[in-house]
Amino acid sequence: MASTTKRDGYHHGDLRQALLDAGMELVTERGLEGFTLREVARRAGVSHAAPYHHFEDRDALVTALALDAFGRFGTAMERAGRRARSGPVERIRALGIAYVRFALDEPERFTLMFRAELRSSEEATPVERAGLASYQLLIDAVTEAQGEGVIAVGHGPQIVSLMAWSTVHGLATLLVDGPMRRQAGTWRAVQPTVDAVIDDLVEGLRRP
Amino acid sequence: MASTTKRDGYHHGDLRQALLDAGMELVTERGLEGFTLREVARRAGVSHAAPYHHFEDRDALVTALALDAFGRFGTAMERAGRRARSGPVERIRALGIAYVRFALDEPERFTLMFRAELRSSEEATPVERAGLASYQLLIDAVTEAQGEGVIAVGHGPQIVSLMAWSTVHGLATLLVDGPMRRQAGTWRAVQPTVDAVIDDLVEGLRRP
DNA sequence: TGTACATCAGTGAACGCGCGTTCACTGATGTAC
DNA sequence: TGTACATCAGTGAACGCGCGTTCACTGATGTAC
Repeated sequence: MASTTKRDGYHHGDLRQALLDAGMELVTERGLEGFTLREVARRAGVSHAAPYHHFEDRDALVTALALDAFGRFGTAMERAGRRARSGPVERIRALGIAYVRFALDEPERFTLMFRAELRSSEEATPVERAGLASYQLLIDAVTEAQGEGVIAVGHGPQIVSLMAWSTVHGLATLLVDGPMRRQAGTWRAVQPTVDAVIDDLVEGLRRP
Repeated sequence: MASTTKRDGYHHGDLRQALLDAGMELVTERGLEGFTLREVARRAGVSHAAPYHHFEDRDALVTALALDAFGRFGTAMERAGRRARSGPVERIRALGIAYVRFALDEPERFTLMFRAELRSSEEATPVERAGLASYQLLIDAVTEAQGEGVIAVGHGPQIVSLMAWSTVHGLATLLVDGPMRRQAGTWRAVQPTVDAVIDDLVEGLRRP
């Protein structure tokens, strides 16, 4: 049965997916502050107690949403990395652009991914591990580029990767969530700016 | 009368400041989600209705906290800019380090500054204007450096400034709020890393 | 220096609200025979 | 093919809770004379 069919009677069909959809919509509109289980249920057209048959509690639903977001993000990054065929430096560029693009295309998912509330302070959660997996793609590209001698090796791959990650993460954050929010809007509107910034980043890394 | 003296009777002395202190403490511990006016009043040792004599409502207190944070941030940035005496490139470096340092020294204030909830989507709020004033320091330094020909001029000062801002903002965000949170901790612990990343940034900008 | 009085800055009871969660229930579905 | 029954996935009432905000109040303070 398709995930978004209307309910056909007493039973819903695929309430779990409907709750995830409604939850994402609610996070988009109101942020995590305005996220309530009852409102999610309302939007899914179901009583407020029904979600408990699919998620243990409110936190479990939020965590499921974050994991879903990381899944999509990881897919986007892998695809970008695979498409770049002209060497590790271009792969770094492609990963950076894909990072910012994902943030602009799916601002609510991007924001959700980095909410500190989703991570315990003690140990790495599944949500956290999902994020670090994508980072490894960048580290690999940097390591390869330094091995080939095409980017500076003044600092090790850890530092250079962190610097590149900082730049794209900062750019994405400023555009989506931060002070540039109003100027930003869609990916199409800011693509030239993003290209230029990442160009500066990549040129700065390149060995003279 | 000092701002933090214990109350001497029926009247508090400086409840407004005490509420700001308690509010900051509460934001630190629980984030903006867990921020309630009643808890702030409780921590200030005052009835839950008392804050209404000093702040119109909950939002007004949160906004006051954000403005206070931006004030301290702006002061730190100006001081860093003034201290750097060996030309615009070193000023860029100093501003970057001060940016990340502020975030690590005052993580709760830093986080608060960039919460989207504090900004209307329509017009620039006072909170927003406070943030952009500090950005101008960076743009000035980049413009001056490009004028002297000591950093690349491939892209205009807007792009180069945005790139530099993105890097320091991203680094600060990742260290304070993001996936590197657990490794980070205090400024002392990460200073070498921050220095190295900003060094890579500045060297990348430098004209070959 | 005293006194009357306005004003300021607190108090505590009360309001309505929506929340997360629990519970006994019931209708729909699937399976064994 | 029909029937009994277990199980699944909903419902709706109810719980206790803390919230933001309002209100009439009152104690403390400052000022005019």
